Amino acid sequence: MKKMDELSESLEDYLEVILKLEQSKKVARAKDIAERMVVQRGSVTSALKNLKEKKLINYEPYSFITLTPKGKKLAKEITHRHTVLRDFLLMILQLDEETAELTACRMEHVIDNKSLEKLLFFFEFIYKCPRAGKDWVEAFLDYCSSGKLDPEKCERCLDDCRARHQ
Amino acid sequence: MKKMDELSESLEDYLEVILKLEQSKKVARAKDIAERMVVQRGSVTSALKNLKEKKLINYEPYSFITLTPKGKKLAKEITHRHTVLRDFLLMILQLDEETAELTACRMEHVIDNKSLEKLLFFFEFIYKCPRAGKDWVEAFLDYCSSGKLDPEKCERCLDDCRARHQ
DNA sequence: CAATAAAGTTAGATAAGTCAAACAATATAT
DNA sequence: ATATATTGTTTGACTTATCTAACTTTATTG
Repeated sequence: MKKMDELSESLEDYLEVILKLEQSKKVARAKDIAERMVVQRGSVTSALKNLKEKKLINYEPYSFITLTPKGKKLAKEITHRHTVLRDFLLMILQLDEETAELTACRMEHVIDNKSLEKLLFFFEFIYKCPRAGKDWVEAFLDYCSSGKLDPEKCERCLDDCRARHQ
Repeated sequence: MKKMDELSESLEDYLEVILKLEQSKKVARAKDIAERMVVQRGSVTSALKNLKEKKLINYEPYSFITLTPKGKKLAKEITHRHTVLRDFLLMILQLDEETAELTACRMEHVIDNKSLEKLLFFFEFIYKCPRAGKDWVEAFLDYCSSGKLDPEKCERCLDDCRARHQ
């Protein structure tokens, strides 16, 4: 059975934006949604009708917009996917803020739960495992710029690591 | 200036499939494309016209289909994105084959070059860095099942690691 | 080599999401 | 409280990608 409650990428974006606006201004207004989504106001109206039909938002023409419990749950899930992805891109791969943000924005719609869970575990693991950790992440950045490992540096790095965890 | 040569996800998929068919059968036939894309034959014809217009394939009605140099280059880039993503999901995050494959299929259309490069570097780094390596990747799997690190195991792991690199 | 099957094409319909522009409702500001 | 500006809605058009079904071309085969 195919999941009837699957949202399009576009609707996922709308939900996410509505959650953000709710959090920063209590309610979301169509104009602000349009601005953040970079679409025309008319497109927002269509999307709102659609989301209302799916029972994800409370909405009547000319009214303010709030998320239903179901909508809020979904919006938070999407935001969570976004956050995990952005954090990984930013803090592990050490991409610049803008790239991390934009890439997370696109990936959040296509990553599945299994992969997301593993990615989150991996993120945690890197910061908890004594063989990895902050300095290891820094060493990766080094590798990125030079494209190779310096055996001597590696020796020192290993010793430091061992020493730190005695 | 917006890039005119940006392909839709759908057309990227067609290109990828055509490359695969070319490699396994010299030329691609519309019927095989339809099968692999899981679309009707009529949809393939539209896509082929579109790709021909963009000078990515050699195609005349009722003829076989081959990639132009430009098309082949693009198809290989897409395949490369796919491969890097799948390898990371499979070998680092250690997802099952099917999930890795399907997730890579979706992500390949949204990852940008910067992120891809970093991900590839990261993959390399993990296998080259003495503090990471195969056993470290295995340790991650361990962490995934238990959700935490065992300090004693960590001690041994660290010692083994140091010993191995003397 | 004619009949049939298979593969490819066309045409018309549908769906999602957008835009522009006309229009309607609501706010604001004197 | 009324003119004006702002915000929200409607409408019709457009784009991309798909489907179905009728049709045409090419291949197969007896």
